[in-house]
Amino acid sequence: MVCNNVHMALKYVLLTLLSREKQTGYEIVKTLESAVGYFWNASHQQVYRELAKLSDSGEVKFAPIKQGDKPDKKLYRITASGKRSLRDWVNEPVVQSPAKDLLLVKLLNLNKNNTHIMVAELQRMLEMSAERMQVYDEIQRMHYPPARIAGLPLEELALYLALRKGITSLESHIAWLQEARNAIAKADA
Amino acid sequence: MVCNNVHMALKYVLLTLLSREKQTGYEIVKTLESAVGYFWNASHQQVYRELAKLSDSGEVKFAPIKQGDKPDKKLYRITASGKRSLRDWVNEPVVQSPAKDLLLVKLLNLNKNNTHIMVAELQRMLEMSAERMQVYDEIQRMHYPPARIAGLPLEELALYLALRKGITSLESHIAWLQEARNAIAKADA
DNA sequence: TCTCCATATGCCACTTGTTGCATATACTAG
DNA sequence: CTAGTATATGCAACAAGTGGCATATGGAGA
Repeated sequence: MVCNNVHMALKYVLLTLLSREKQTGYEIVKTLESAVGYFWNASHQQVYRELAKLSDSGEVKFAPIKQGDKPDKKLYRITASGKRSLRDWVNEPVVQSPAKDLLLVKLLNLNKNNTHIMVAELQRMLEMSAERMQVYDEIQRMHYPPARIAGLPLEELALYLALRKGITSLESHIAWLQEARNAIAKADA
Repeated sequence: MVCNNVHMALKYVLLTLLSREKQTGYEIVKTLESAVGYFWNASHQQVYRELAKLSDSGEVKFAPIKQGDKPDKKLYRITASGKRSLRDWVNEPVVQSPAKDLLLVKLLNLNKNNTHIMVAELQRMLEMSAERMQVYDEIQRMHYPPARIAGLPLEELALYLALRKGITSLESHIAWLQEARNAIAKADA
């Protein structure tokens, strides 16, 4: 089985989440949408399919939870074998997957007939980014006031650093959007 | 056929490159590795397969180039139909594909037994990033001295802004790597 | 001479990710 | 009362991306 850093990524995301807490598939989907949403995402189909595979390979197990007439929920937990896989993966060096930026591809199509479209698009993205930044700032303000940072337990420190990554990336993105918008607007004039 | 922003991305990348210049498959692979490598990448198999599909759909055409005994090269060019597809795509709003950051997933596995591994890993990435930054800086210095920027033609302006995106993202990434390394090292002590 | 690398294209098997669809229950807002 | 949303799981078809392999030539260095 192919098993580098890029492939099998979702597998290790799920093992990581389950190593922190037992969860049902649905709860994992929700976690991916909220808590770790700014650095990973996956559809519910991907999650259920991957959980089924991990269950087949014995790296996770589930306990069915009776729901009366409704179909059972499945509460997943990581097994000893799953913990070993995860630890081995963590101890390998990360291979950075190269960035893919559709916006830059689109920008390569810049010409004198579409500068106004491009500027409007950049402006729209600036506004969306500013909104998202407010959300991140709010999370930082509520969950991680400066006084808490120094004494964070390791588990939470990782979550805090992930949030910081989200914030610093977004700041940098916003600065670039402004630079690009201004440069194109100027070239158009 | 499904045709949002995320799907079919490579198709529009290839149409974009061919709209700027006729190229053979091999040349496109090389372009993806060098000129636009910091915001898109694709393996040669992906490129050849996609070119075959685009050729079937009539969005590109190729002229075989005789090579004596060797198999012919194929020089691809975009067709009117391909230009229409590309223009329509450019005029649609971009959907930002959510970031996936394996390093942050790995960081979520931070615990008291692996802090030294994590710190070493972050240090290693800092060094790699610093090297890459030197390359970007060199390109900026050689190709885009400050005096040139204001007068860049639109086609080159797009390439310049793509480079700027690469540089600002990398700066932000380096700053975060330092923050994370220091925070984890401190928590470990 | 032999091996490695660049040129130039392609097949096949597999994994990953997307989309549409399906099933069922229960609450809530209009 | 009805439509929409949330809970909770899953199948099938397809598109995108990875990895191994194959072919064939020509040049450069050990």
